[in-house]
Amino acid sequence: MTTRTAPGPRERLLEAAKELTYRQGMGVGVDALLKAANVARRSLYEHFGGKDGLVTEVLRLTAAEDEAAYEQTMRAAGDDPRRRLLAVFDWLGEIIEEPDFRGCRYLAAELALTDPEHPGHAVTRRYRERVHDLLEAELRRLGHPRPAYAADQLLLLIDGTLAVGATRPGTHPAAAARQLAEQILGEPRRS
Amino acid sequence: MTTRTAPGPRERLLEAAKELTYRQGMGVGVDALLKAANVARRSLYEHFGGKDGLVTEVLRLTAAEDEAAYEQTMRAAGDDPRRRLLAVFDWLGEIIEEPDFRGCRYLAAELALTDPEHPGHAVTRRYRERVHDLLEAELRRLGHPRPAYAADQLLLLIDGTLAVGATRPGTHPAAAARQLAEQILGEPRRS
DNA sequence: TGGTCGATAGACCGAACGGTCTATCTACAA
DNA sequence: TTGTAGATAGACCGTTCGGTCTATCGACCA
Repeated sequence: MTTRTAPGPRERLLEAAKELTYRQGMGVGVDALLKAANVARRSLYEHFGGKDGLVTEVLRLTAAEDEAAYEQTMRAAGDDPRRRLLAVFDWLGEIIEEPDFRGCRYLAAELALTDPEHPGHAVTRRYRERVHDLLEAELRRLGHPRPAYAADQLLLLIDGTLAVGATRPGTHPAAAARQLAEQILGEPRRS
Repeated sequence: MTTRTAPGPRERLLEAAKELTYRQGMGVGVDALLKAANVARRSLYEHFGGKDGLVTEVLRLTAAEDEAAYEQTMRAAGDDPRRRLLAVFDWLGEIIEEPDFRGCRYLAAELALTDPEHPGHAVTRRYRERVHDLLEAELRRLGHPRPAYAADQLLLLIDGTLAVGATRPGTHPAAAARQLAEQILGEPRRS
């Protein structure tokens, strides 16, 4: 039986950091993280080597989760690549409406991590390319003439949606983006 | 004759803060700002009341500058609203290519200023609405059936362009956005 | 039973943070 | 010439920062 073991300090730290680095930004103090996770100071340095290691691991973790969320969203939309791609924007619309939505975590991280050598940058860059490739694969299945370029455009719409969702709540950027996405995908193929 | 007086401490501080808050983020230390501006510590608190007052004033200043840059870009593009709107994306393309481009200052500020009561938020919000209204006015002149909604979409493309420009250099988001913008504007009117 | 290892609490470190203060200097006006 | 206002340098304040360290605790295993 897969009994759920009580999460250890490492898991508690990751969970607390995931939450706090998003809500409070990358500037959260170590003390705040430790208190939120109920973890001894030493454990942080044992497991992650320092704050940078922790936030990098958080980025890695959430990137995997979000990547899976893209895949799950498309899987739930069925087989038609057109429907699958448009479903992404419906999903974004839901995310934006969540009360504690604060914009794209990865964009915020890249803007906040001043040091270009911070290992977090590599994680966010890889994440973006993975999403790009997911989109491109669908576009290819759709028979789009320029799948890579169209994926660039869809990614631009996604980033725009998340940015506007954070800065102009009340407008409905996901719906506006979805309409533009339809034009990228071209006329629906009438079988 | 309009002899250019040597800039006083206030101007030097604003200029240094404009530069450093963009390059290093809102987390720059007061000491770094003072050193860069060659200004006494006391002067900062005399003129701006504190760091928050300074960065808010910087946002106000750059918002006015950027607003003027939008207007100038459109003015230089002539009278046709379609050309004027598309010129914005050409201009964004130039901005993104600048070697020290680091993304949208206002989005970065909004993500970095955790405290929702920080006066900077009001400045960035106002700025966005001003740009929106500039776009909407052109769309109205163009005879667009839904100028406010189309302005939402253009603003989304702008934010997406700046985000992608910061996170995926090498791709050419401004050109990709421009093409989508053309579709928002509709078929060019053949006089 | 004793040993080991992971975790705990928390003192402690030097550095940097934002902000206040005194004292001095300089330019300009009365 | 003297007074005044604005700017200067920089000491100083308490707090917080990320990070290190010691000491203790408790669970599991030999």
